[in-house]
Amino acid sequence: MQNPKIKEIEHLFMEFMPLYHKKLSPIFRENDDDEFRCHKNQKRAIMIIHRTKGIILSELGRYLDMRKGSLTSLIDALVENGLVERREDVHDRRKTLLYLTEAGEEYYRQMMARTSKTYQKLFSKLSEEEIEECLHGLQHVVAALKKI
Amino acid sequence: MQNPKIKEIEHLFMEFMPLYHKKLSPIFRENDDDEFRCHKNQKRAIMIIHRTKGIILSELGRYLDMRKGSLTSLIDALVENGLVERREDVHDRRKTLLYLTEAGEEYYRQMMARTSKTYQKLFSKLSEEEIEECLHGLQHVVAALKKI
DNA sequence: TTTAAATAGTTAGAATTCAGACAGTTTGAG
DNA sequence: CTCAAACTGTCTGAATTCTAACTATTTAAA
Repeated sequence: MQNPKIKEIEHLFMEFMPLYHKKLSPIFRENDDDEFRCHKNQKRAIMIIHRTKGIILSELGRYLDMRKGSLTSLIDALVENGLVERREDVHDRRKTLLYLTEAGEEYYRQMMARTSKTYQKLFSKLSEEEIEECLHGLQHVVAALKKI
Repeated sequence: MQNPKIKEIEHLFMEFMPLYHKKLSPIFRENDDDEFRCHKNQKRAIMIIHRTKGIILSELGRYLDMRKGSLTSLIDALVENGLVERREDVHDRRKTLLYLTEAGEEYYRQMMARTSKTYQKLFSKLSEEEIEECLHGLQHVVAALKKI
């Protein structure tokens, strides 16, 4: 009934997540020269809205692992700061589509420039072969998560 | 100056995290037959304390991506419920070591039984080969995160 | 030895996120 | 068509987390 390989995957995720938080999450905390003083979850939201333009609030909540009620105020603040805009969905009047404004896209670019620097610095500790393995490993994991 | 492979890794992590939250994080929200009504972060803390017995508050905060100030009250609640205990570090009087009590270990086992079920169900959608690739992929990613 | 810097944990008040209820809209079965 | 179920976003008061300051302890350099 139990697939031992899946059990191993489960264990690896349990090991992976704390490591991710320790090594990579702090990147979103950095607040130097952040004129808008966005906090961690606002930055994560901006990342996702950039990638999936026109996303609705509920789906954004699933990607962030946050409740939609929390996102109303989070997005309100980003709209007030002029980084995000809401548009009505013509085909489904329940929905509100989220987009980055031009200022939001500019903020995204600056944020990415900083995170890229940190990634480069961190992963340069690995050999070229280890980088390769991590890269292909991630590709397989992402492919798996997309299917389940 | 920039390693393009590392840039790809960065992109994959940006793609990976939302997927993880959407597909796997909800497991920690399930609160059926949870006599202690632990919320998501309390469960995550219990997972980590089980794996790294004797961990200190600050390190736990790094693994959870939470501030130590938040953890004081989070752990207080778990101690009051009899799931966690604090012990003094004999060699460093600043430190407090965290352990699961016997009740905490039992709670951990019950929680794991439920999460395992969900993992089995989700990943059974994949072929045996895809499971294998995800497993080895994760191993490489974890190895990389440990080194950086 | 002395002292400055780093680290551990707590606290208080502010900010964020939560749960649960609500109204409006869409979907789909009968 | 009709109506129940599902889904979207908002609201409110409660709970959780955060920021920043503080004390105590350890480390390491002078």
